[in-house]
Amino acid sequence: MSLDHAILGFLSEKPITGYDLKTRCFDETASHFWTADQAQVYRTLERLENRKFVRPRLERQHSRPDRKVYSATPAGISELHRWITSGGPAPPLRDPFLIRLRFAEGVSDDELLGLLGERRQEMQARLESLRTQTARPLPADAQLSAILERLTLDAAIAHARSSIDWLDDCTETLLSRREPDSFSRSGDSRPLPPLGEKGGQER
Amino acid sequence: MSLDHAILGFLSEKPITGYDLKTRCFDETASHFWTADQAQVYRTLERLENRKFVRPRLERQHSRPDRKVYSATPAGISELHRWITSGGPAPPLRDPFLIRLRFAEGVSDDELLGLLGERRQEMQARLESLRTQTARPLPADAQLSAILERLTLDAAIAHARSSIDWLDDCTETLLSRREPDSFSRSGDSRPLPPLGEKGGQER
DNA sequence: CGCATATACTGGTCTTGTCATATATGCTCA
DNA sequence: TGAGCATATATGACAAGACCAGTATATGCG
Repeated sequence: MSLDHAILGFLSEKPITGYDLKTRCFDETASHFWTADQAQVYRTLERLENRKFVRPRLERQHSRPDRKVYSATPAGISELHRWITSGGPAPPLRDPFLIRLRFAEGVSDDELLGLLGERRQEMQARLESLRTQTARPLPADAQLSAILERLTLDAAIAHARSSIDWLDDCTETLLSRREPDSFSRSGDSRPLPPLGEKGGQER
Repeated sequence: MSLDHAILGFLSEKPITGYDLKTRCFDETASHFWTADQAQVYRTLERLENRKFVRPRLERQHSRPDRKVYSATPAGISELHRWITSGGPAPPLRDPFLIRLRFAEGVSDDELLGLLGERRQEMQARLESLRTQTARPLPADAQLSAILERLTLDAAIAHARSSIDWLDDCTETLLSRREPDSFSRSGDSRPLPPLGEKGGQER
């Protein structure tokens, strides 16, 4: 149901084609907080059209195939507003990587450290991409729409950073098990510091 | 496909019934990183049984209905290991709340602040529940399985905390727009500090 | 004895997302 | 001139998760 409203959101800002919703919106400007594939976008547009929430206008092109440009209808904008203000629960955490980690007891340390490293590299790449999109600070008198967009980027940045910090904690924990410091070698039951409580570092 | 392997993971540790997989595992010990409903668990068990990855044993009970206790087969354990070491990409960020925020331009400040507050309360409750599960530190000589489980809890904690920090940043940003400090009132274009870069605070 | 609850399992359906495939127009370049 | 790519729209099939409903056995309580 959320894709419906994401599309209504974009169309409430300006008319867009199905092709541009996919390539410009879900592959680019909004990819840090929602994605959709081509089949899904066209099917959702059809459904929204059937419910009179959007209206297409055929646009003839001479150097390109003809295209349908969609706009949100007043009913669509009203439905978007209703949905936005209705709120809803946060989705449960759901990442196959956590299943892998949880049941990794039979996996060698090197393999597990490799998986942590791979995932870290992926999140680092995401963070760097997000960083380039936020390199230019907003002026103090920025429009609300620019501020809201920036806030979604900040959410993705915060998510990537906390992921990286957590992955580093995991790596340190596993390495410290493999090579305990000399104090631990003395055999006492000194508890490990709680993970996840460390302050974030710049990366 | 991930539920298959989560179930194989639990069954590789000890035999479990379908009912306990749902109530003890996906509703309790693993609910911070994966959830599944009852119908889904039973259907997945059937599929795993068909693929010879698990094997049920009927257990007669006299004070309760009879039950099936499932175990992972050697083939199942091998498949679990294969899947764990195969890795895979991080799922894209996907939270309807971010769509709501992005397109909230037509929503009143009070409504938007209310949504931020609701979500913050929900994440705070999650954090507190996770905190009670990690209140007791692991001993330095803890088993690897306990350490790995603790790491998944840390992931959920990190996620909740970074969410709360981000939500607080959003709230501050919106409030500062509503009541700019006197310096901004002078009309200069001083840029806002980048959001998401602030250190996390204890909550 | 009826009701609620726990334990235990199964069937049906819907939604959402993914993967594959198809057709069409037009441009670029070796 | 044809392959590859961009633009543009669309359909079929399937998987995973969610939701709803159903059946059965057993216990506890008013």
